[in-house]
Amino acid sequence: MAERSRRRIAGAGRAEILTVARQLFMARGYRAVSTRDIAAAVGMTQPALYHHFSGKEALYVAVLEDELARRSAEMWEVARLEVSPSERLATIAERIATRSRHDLSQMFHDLRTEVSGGTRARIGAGFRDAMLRPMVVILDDMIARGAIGSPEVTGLSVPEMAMFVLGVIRMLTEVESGPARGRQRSPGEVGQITVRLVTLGLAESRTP
Amino acid sequence: MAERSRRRIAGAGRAEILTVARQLFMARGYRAVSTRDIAAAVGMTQPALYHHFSGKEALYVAVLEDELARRSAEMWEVARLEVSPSERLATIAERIATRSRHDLSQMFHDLRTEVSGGTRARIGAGFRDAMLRPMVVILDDMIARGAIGSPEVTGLSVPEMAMFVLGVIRMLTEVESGPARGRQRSPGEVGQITVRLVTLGLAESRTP
DNA sequence: GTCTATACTGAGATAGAC
DNA sequence: GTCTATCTCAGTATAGAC
Repeated sequence: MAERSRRRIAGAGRAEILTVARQLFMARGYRAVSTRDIAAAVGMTQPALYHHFSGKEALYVAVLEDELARRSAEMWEVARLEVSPSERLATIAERIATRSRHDLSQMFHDLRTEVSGGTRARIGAGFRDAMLRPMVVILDDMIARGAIGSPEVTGLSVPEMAMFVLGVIRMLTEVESGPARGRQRSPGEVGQITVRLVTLGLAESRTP
Repeated sequence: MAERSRRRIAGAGRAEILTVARQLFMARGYRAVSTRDIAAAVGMTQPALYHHFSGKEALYVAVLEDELARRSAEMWEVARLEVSPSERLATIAERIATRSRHDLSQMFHDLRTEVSGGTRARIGAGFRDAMLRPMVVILDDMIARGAIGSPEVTGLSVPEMAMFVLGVIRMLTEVESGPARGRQRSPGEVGQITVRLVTLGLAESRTP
């Protein structure tokens, strides 16, 4: 079970295709990954994929739904921990940072430009359920504790706050490769800095 | 000078091609725009583009450099206004929000995945000069005034803070189309909320 | 369920006439 | 400087044998 370049991945089937396709799509984006690339990585010929999936977009949808299901499970697990909401926020940021770098940016781009309207709506709804809802639960708890302000004082709805949090995490995990030429941070650091930026922004400190 | 569907844009040349290509590339991304699309929009045939540019990527580079030059001019203009740095920050956010929605996300994605390494390095450097440097000037002023903390207390270098600011603006201008289903905000609102999020995060208020 | 062979398409690029 | 015609390639997808 050592060589897997030419030889087939043991018992390759739908699950193995999904695993391989997920890695490729998340790393390089929908357009940049061909069905031949996927087939080669799995160890089968390109037409063989069509026995398992009706086409490239259908495979992509399956990959996204699989990916969202994994993330959803992880996020709800953290959202339900018996610690303060700020600690849960730090933990969730840490977990997201542990995953490979550009996943979410890649996904948003592909949803916007590469897939059909039906797929976009379907996966958009899945994203809300999988990633936004658990984050909203945490943020609601933070609002209740006074750690952050309500929508009235901040000017953002809670789902928008959740997008803000995801944006902060994205920034922290991408700076190493982006034009700011920042240094790579450990997931733990990402968690700490995320909480700081979300609760304080760049302010000197809470009560100067 | 009314019809421009079939007929040529008056005196079309390099400049007209750049204008049209910029709109298409910024709206739909590099891969999703074909050279035929561009030629058709300008009112010439596809091979005619090759008289003005050596290829698609060369045209894209020219578009990006043109776009960065415009943004740079605008950002330096704001960075030098004789008002407080927070007001300059609000104004810059407002200006960026006025431009069309996905420009920056699109650009980052294309730089990461669609162009050669040489182009990536070249445009990355241009981006630092055009967008990060003026923002860094403003943020330095804010640090000097105590409006925000230094890199030591925030854990972010100033260029990273600049990326954070751009991320906040991006979030505010994209929520309307993203999964959070937020409402469209006026550029003025984007400016106000940006300053708030950058200086306070989601905190209730500065001195509770 | 997987293969070989191949159809079909879109896209980037070149040749050469005008 | 722009056109028509065409090349070449990559990529998705299908047909049909095993």
